[in-house]
Amino acid sequence: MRSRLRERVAADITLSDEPGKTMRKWREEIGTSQYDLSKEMNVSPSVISDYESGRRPSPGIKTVRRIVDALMRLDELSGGKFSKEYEGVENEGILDIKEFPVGIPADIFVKEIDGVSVAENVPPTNNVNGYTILDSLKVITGMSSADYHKIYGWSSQRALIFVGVKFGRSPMVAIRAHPLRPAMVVYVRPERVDPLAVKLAELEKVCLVRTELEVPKLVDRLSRL
Amino acid sequence: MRSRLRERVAADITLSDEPGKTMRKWREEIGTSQYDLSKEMNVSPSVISDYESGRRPSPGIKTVRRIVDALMRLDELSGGKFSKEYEGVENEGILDIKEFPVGIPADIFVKEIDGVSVAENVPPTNNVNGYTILDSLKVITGMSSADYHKIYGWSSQRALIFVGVKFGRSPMVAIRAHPLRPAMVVYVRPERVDPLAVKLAELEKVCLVRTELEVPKLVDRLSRL
DNA sequence: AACTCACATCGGCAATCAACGAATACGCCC
DNA sequence: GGGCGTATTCGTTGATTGCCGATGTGAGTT
Repeated sequence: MRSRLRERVAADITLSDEPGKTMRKWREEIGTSQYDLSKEMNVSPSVISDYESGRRPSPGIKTVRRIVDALMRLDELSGGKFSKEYEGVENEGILDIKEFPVGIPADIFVKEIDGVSVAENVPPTNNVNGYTILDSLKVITGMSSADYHKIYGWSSQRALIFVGVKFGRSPMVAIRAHPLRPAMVVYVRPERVDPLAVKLAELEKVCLVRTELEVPKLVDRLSRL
Repeated sequence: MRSRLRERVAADITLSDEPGKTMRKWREEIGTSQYDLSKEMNVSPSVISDYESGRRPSPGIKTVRRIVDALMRLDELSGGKFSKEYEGVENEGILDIKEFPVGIPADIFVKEIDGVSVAENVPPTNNVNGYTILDSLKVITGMSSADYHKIYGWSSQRALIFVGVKFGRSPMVAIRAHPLRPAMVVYVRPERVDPLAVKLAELEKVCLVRTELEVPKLVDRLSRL
């Protein structure tokens, strides 16, 4: 019952500067209307609107729970796009996923993988809590939008490491389309990095890094951390 | 700023059935008094007491944030036992730590590692979100109590896998002493499993499993999941 | 143009919360 | 017993939320 998604959504709303916007983000992500959500919670639709618009800026945690749980139920009803977690797990696109026991300062992370920051505007700051290594092509062709949140494992404060990158546009576009946002994006031996990718990274305030290390070497380095 | 601990504490409080008790748990874990916490938040001590005792059962998320952030600050002040995350990271005791991209049903997890449940009372149910492989001895001798939460990575809903176990008493005692609780404890090739360990597992409602697989084999199996 | 659907806005009342402070209780140590 | 630090209880006061229902708006149909 205590799915990860539930905890993540709850923390996200609770710690958000604008809980309303965050609530809306998740509602839209689940793909339901204010009306349906309100019915699931047995309240009037205006209640949802009041929260989302910010008129009610600090809901009680009881309310947050009701909302989160209603969202989970709605997801379940509509086929459980998000909550049905295990089903053989053929995540073709995910090559490796790991969390660090402790957060690692981003600049140290970059150094460790011989990385070079390519987005001037967004220097490696903050912490990195984990990483996911992805096969760019398979992710884009093979994963449904609802699967995307799986690549974030725990903590979205992580590095998404793409291998098989040509110009680095598609990965950034995909990230832009998704409500969750990684702390860092790493391209492994890209042919080149398109200026548009850099621009998108700066827009999204995501630190963009390239490295010339090969994957096995990379994994080795990372496992040392 | 957005440390993992912060998110975890926030989610824990927000989703708790008894937010007061949860708040108290974390305050005590950080090791501060109601008085000091109240001063840090610029409120009267009775406010804290009111929350913790349950008179105020559903604090607004604004309040939750203030409390969580005050706790983080207090931790920082007292040397950052919890928040100082990176410091070379010599977590001798942690052999491996990983999160699954999706939660895995506990019974499947057990089957996958040729495990045998030894606590009748607590069958493998729920999901397992990740695992941590630990060197029992080093954990017990080498880690300070404040380091313990690191072994939970993200999601406490995980399997703690102990190698080098003799009777399995100390690991269970350590778990009992800590506020976080794993979903499952696995002993790798233990000499034997003491009845007391079983009893403690049942008390804590933690699923207890033993396996005869060797560590490399185990890691291999787990990485397939 | 009339009709939906999704969402926003607003007034308003009851319920709840936020916060204080003073009184009270529970150790524990001289 | 007396003092000290800590936690609890509780009455009280604004302030805010919880919730409703009516009304508005704006995009998309038909």
